[in-house]
This record gives sequence, C-alpha cells and structure tokens, in this order.
Amino acid sequence: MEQTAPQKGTVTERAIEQIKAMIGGGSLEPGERLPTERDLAAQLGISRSSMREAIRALTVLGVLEARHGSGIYVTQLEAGDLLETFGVVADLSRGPRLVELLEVRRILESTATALAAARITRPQLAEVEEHLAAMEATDDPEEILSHDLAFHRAIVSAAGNETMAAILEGLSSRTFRARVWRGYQEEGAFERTRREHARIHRALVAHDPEAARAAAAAHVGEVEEWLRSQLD
Amino acid sequence: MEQTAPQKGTVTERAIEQIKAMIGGGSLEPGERLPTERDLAAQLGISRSSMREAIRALTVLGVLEARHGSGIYVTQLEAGDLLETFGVVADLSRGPRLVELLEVRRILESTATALAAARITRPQLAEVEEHLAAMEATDDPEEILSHDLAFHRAIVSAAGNETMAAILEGLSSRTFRARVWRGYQEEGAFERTRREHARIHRALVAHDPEAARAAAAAHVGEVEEWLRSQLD
DNA sequence: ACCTCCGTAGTGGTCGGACCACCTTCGTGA
DNA sequence: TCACGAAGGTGGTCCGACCACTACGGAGGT
Repeated sequence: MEQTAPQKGTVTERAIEQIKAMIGGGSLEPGERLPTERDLAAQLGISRSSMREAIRALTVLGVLEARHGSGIYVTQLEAGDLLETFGVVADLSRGPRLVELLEVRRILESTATALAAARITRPQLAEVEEHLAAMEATDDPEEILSHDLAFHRAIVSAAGNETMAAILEGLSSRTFRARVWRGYQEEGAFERTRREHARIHRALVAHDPEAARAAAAAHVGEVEEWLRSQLD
Repeated sequence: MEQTAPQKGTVTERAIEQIKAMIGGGSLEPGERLPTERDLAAQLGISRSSMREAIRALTVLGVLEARHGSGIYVTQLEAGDLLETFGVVADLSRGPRLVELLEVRRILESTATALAAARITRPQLAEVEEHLAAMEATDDPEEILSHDLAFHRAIVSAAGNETMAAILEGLSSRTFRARVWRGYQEEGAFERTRREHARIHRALVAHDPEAARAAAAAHVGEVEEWLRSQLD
C-alpha cells in the first residue's frame, strides 16, 4: 500500500490546505509568485481542473491573486486582503443575525472612536470634517450614504488598527447599510443622525475618549434598537 | 449587439455574484437544494468547469454545501457557517497584524465576558467550572490548551450573541493560539494564567459585569503585551 | 401487508485535452 | 538608441468522459 497519500477529503480540499500550509510555513512569502497552475497540479499529483478550484477558493479568500497572462501571486496578506470576505457575512445575514452584527459593530466602533479621539491628528480631523460638511450640503440619499460611510471610515482609520478597520468596513458594507437604513432613514431620522454625528465630532475635537465612546455607541445603538423593534 | 451579457470580470466571478444574489434576493432559502451543476451551468450559459469553481468558492465561504451524490444545498447561513473562514485570517496573519488581532479579541472578549456575567445561568456556570477544574488537573499542555479554549468558549457562549462567539472562535483558532502561546507559556506564565482565570470565574459567580470585563481584558492584554514586546 | 436487500438512475468529484485571451519579453528594424 | 511587433508563456474557458457516492424504488422474502 502506498502511504504517501493520506486520502482525506476531496483532492481540492487537500490542495487548499497544502497551499495554505506553504504560506503559513513560510515557503511562500507575501507577494511571491507561485508556480503555474499546470506545474502546481503536477507537483501535487492532481488535475489542473482540481487545482484551479483550489486556487479559485484561495482567491476569493483573499490569500491568492490570479493575474491573467502573468501568473498567480500571494497577496500581501494585509488585513484588508483577508477580511474582504467579511462583507459577505453582512450581506447574507438576516433577522436576529443582523442585530447581532450591529451589536458587534457597536462594540468595535465605539472603542475605535474612543481610540481615535485620543490619537487623531489635525489632517485626519480635517478629512472627517470634510465628509461631515459634504453630508449636510446635499439631499441626494446616495451621496449622503457615501459620505456617511467615509465619515466613519476616516474616524476608524485614525484609531490605528487596520484589522479592526477592515472588520468594520465589512460590517458597514454598502449593500448592508442600504438594506438596513432604507427603512430607518424614512422615519425622519436624518435630523437625529446629524446631531449624533456632530456629537461624535465634538468629542474628537476635544480629544475626549469617553465622550467619543458614548457618542459612537449611542449612534450605532439607535439603528440597532430600531432594527430590533422591526423584528416583530 | 447582444446586451444580455454585461461581460464584466470572469464568468466564474459573475456566477458567484449571481448565486449570491439569488440567495440574498430570497429566491434561494437557507437549507434549500440548488439545481444540479450541469443545470446551473446551462442556466447561466457557462461551462460546468466554471460553475464548479463558483460553487467551490461559495463552499469555502460557508454559503453553500456540496454533498457527494446528493446535491448542492444552501447552508443555514448561521454565524458559524459564514464566519468559519475567519480562522484563516488568524492563521495567516503575522507580526504587527497579530497584535491587532489580539486587540480586537481583547475588546470583544472583555465585552462578551461582561455580558456573560450578567446573564450566565447555573448550568452554564457549571460547564465553565468543569473546564477550569480539568485545566488544573493535568500537566499535558495539549489538554490544557483544549480546556482553556473550551473555558472561554463557554463564557462567550453565555453572552448570547452567536455572531460574536463565531468571530471569537476564529480569533482563538487552535493553530493561532498554539503559535502564539508556545513561547508565552514557556516563560512560566501558567501560574499567572491560573490566577486570571480564577478572577474571571469569581466575577461570573458574583454576576459583576464590570469586574468580569476588567478581568477578561487584563487576561487577553497580558498575552497582547508579551507579543508586542516580542516584535523587536 | 410489511420489511429487507439490491439494482439503478442521478449527482457531485476527478481527469485530460483543447483552444482562447492576455501579458511579458525579446529581437528586429527604423 | 528606441519604438514596434512577433512569439512564447500564463491564466480563462470549454468539452467530454469516467469514477464514487447517494437516494429512490421495485423485487423478493418473510
């Protein structure tokens, strides 16, 4: 009997694990180019079709990047690369799961905003104010949403934790917010949102972490409460 | 000109988006069975190979589940299904990224532990104590790690937010902890870990959320500090 | 009438080959 | 010296065949 092949799971799953192991084990560095699909397949003793499925899987996970005509490369393995799939969670979650997601966002975003209050620099603060102003200068819901997202993104970015920023980016994905906020905003919540944003902004200017935490938690909590009440 | 085909990106990427849209749009319910690979391919006008890649991608994301000989099914789309891939992030992150990951875990786990202190039931508390006792009754590092994981999992579970639990599960994945803790535990941190666990336990028994939050934050923070000091 | 067993149709899993679309490189020519 | 174009290499797509496994239902026995 040949013991060289453990034979657990499908060949594609094995290939995925082996490539992941190569990267985790250090034989493949971030940014490095992999052998060709054909070579990799021969190397692991599987067909090119199965190897392509493995590569595709690692591509959607943000671990690999395939460039047509050039080759397959390991991504930089930055937080943004690996956490891009987090948006899928937000897009496909429903019902009670959405509330839980918002609760996670409230916890992380309030902490991030508190950190930002302590660390934010003048240029970063200027960017925050820019989006705040742009939000109030238009009536187009689409544009408001864009600057709303950018407003929070700028704040979270100032907290200095890229991983946290990437997670929150997923939790605030465009389709997610559009889905939840459509109903929420229609209940005349614009004015309240404006006040909450202003309160967050004042805390940032004052470099007051506790006030920032409270303001951000209240802001996200408002939507959370509304969504919870909709589940009846 | 045929305008029926938008032609952006690869056909596989389009197929992934279309299937995701079907699920998000409600034409595919959780647990429902999809058409066969061959039918789906014909339906979207692509080859079976490309369709298989799309299905494989959605499978690793925890959205679909393929059962050999039976068919392809939509998962229940529970937090655990969709966030299983989160472990990959922890496994492949390195250097500064690891510290950021631990910071996120500290924030979430301290909050979860605080919630647990307020809500934990007697049976749940019993399970926590079981793992605590088992941890102190053995010298096998492997077994200690197992019960350590289960200890925290039981606590987080008592917080009542499955999504948060699934995220923390990923942040505490076996390979992740084994990697970080190997060096940490060798510095005689066993005794300190024991005291910290005991402190968390006392806070749970007393149903004291603030004490629980502080104890959990300190516990994770210890490892975080140590890892930060190793980056020199 | 009921249960057991096994055949069979249908499904996902794997393979090999062919061709296309795109990028990169290098040699040719101005 | 530099711009251009041809050629090779790479990922992207498709096809057809076969294998491994599951599920369903009918034949046979009790």
